[in-house]
Amino acid sequence: MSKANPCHGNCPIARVTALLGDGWSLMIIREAFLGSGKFNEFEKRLGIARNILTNRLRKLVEAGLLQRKASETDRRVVEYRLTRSGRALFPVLIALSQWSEQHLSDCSHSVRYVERATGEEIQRIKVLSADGRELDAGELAMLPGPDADPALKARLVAAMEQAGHEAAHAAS
Amino acid sequence: MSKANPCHGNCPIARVTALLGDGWSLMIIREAFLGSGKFNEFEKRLGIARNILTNRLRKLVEAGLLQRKASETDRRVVEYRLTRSGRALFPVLIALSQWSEQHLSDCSHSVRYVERATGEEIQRIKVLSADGRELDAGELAMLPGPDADPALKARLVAAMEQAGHEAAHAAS
DNA sequence: GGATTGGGTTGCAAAATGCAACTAATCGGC
DNA sequence: GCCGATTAGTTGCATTTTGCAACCCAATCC
Repeated sequence: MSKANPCHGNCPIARVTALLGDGWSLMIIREAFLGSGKFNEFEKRLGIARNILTNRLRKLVEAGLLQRKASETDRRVVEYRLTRSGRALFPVLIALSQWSEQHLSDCSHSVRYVERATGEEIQRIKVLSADGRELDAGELAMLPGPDADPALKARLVAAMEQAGHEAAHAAS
Repeated sequence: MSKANPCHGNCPIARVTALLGDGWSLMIIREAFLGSGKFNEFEKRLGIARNILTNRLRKLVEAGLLQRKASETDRRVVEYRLTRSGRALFPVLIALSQWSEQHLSDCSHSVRYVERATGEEIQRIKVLSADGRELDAGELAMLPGPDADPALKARLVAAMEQAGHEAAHAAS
């Protein structure tokens, strides 16, 4: 990916894409949620090349999503476990998964997410207003926050203006 | 990425990673949400190479996330707009964005998501049980659905068993 | 009709990825 | 304490993907 493209400043999507936007990082996080922790487990369960796995684990550790710790019982093995940051990706993974099931062929009804205690299906992930109504993209505004850099700020202002012109479009 | 690794069958995360797991696809979708539609707009706002952009737009159109249509008013320009599937990625983008803001340095307070009508901040995206309690990863079970292929089924069963052994781990 | 614009394609260099072979430390058996 | 096996890497090399710049062609503007 390029060094200096327009909005790559502190745009949150750009930043998360830089970190997780490759063919493996998200899979590794998913594996970690499924209980993998050792180098070998990731390798075998994902079928990832070992040098790439090394590289990604290091990157994820540096980013603070995984913690690297030598095992107490066997000093050959290294345990990678999700940190608080890593576990906070939980809603992202579920949202992605639900989207896949609904919109990609071959993914429908391959996994059921249920609450362990009750066995009931969880809700579909939604964007909610402060008072709990479900919002869609058209009802949302993205404003530059206090720490937005100039490029991001300009981009968001431009988007706001564009949104004004469109007003009502609904068809797909 | 490899051709045939263990769980790449119909695992939803694997499938969405295959589609959006590169440095640009998600950025393109984000741009589309921000109002971009023309080839040039994507190119300039993202700083993406034109051959790569061509490739990604085609892929996203094939996957049904974007719709490609020649403009009515100027037959040189092509409009790419989000389909229903594409717009359904909205919660995913918001979840990713919120995660970035909370867990990546330089992303904090760069964007504020507010409801257009009221100006109020939206809620944090959560995983909710059927009756509306917030769940975390430990409270969730992933069961193979009716269409899970054998590899995925085996993987999920293994994860369930592993989860049994762990029971209570909370530290990070 | 000539220059410009929009949306590409093509060729080539650079970077990322995949694969297999090799290491270094640790373990378990004896 | 030695020996083979296991774990987590590393290294070298072939293949694939990216990025960049130049080129192309139809539609549009003047």
